[in-house]
Amino acid sequence: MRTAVRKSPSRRAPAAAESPRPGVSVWLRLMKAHNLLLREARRGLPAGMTLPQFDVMAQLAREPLGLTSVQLSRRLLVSAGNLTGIVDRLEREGLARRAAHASDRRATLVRLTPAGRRRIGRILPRHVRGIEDLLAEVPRADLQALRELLGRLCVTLETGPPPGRRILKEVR
Amino acid sequence: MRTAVRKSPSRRAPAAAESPRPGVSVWLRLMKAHNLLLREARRGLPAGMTLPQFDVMAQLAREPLGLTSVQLSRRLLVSAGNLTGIVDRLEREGLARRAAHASDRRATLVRLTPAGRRRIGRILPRHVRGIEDLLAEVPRADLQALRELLGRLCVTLETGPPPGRRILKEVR
DNA sequence: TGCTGATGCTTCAAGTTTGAAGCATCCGGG
DNA sequence: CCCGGATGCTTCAAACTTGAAGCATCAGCA
Repeated sequence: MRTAVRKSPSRRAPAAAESPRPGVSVWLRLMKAHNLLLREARRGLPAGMTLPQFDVMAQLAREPLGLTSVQLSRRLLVSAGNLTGIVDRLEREGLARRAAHASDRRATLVRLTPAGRRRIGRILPRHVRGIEDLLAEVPRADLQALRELLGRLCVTLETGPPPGRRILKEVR
Repeated sequence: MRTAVRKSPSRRAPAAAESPRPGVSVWLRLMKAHNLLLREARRGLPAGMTLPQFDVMAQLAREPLGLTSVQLSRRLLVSAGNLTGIVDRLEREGLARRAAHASDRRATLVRLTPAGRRRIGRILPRHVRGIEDLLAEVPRADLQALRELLGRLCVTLETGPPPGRRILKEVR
């Protein structure tokens, strides 16, 4: 932090100091906020349940028909190999079960067991309340703005990078 | 995700639809943005260097005197036990070294070796450029706003929870 | 001086995470 | 029908991560 460095009185001085590298700054703060939130979010979970396990169960809870590993992997943005282990543990605990996919013998449908459904039903509301409480001190306007900006950021990150790079040609 | 929904230009009305649970929504989007950024950030690193190792080296690069594990742990928001392993690996690669602390025999100062300094000197600018490129498509105003909002969010998260209680009581 | 709690670090078990490799299956031509 | 690429999943090695336990040291205090 540094004492105000007044830039030239350009058109519209933002409320806060201009950052020479806004990208890096946003990146660092995003990391930090993420870590702080993560730490608190973990706290609210009952012993023996990890955040990744909770995430998988929360997704499964809204899909009674079950989800394939690939679908889970896309929703949670983790690798497929990762899900194998997480689902293994959920299965070992009797909270989820793998079932054959009706029309694709490669695929596996992961579903919650009744016990899993009961468990997530108890945990989820408490968890949601915990998150809301955590952010209760943040002004509502800030939350709305953050929501909007982060939403746009995600869209940009999902569709933006590939132009010159990796996947797809220029959709431009 | 949805394309822009233009609301009437009433000043008070937020640009986007009100969310019944803005906290959870912010939380989910923050996670998503974080994961997307993380994925890309990893890409830019040379083979054999992981993001945590990079983070530690980047911190050490600006502290020629070295940092203790606890200092590193506070800056990077990871556990102390975690750092043991990361520094072990850096040391094994000849990029960092542990030295006795002058006045506290419990503590250890971690410093970059000359090789480490050379390496981070080459990687860091490229990495910074990569992040900026990644976010180049995001409007500058969005970045400034995000920077500011995330900064305030971090402050709230850091100072908010502890005072009254570990995990929020009903602050209402 | 000696006690006591705090602090710095390491160790450990369990879980998460990735990326690559491998296998089975699917699907769209030829 | 058969083949070659794409897809779904698992396995594996290596690394990260936490939280708890343990040890050495420090700092305040009686």
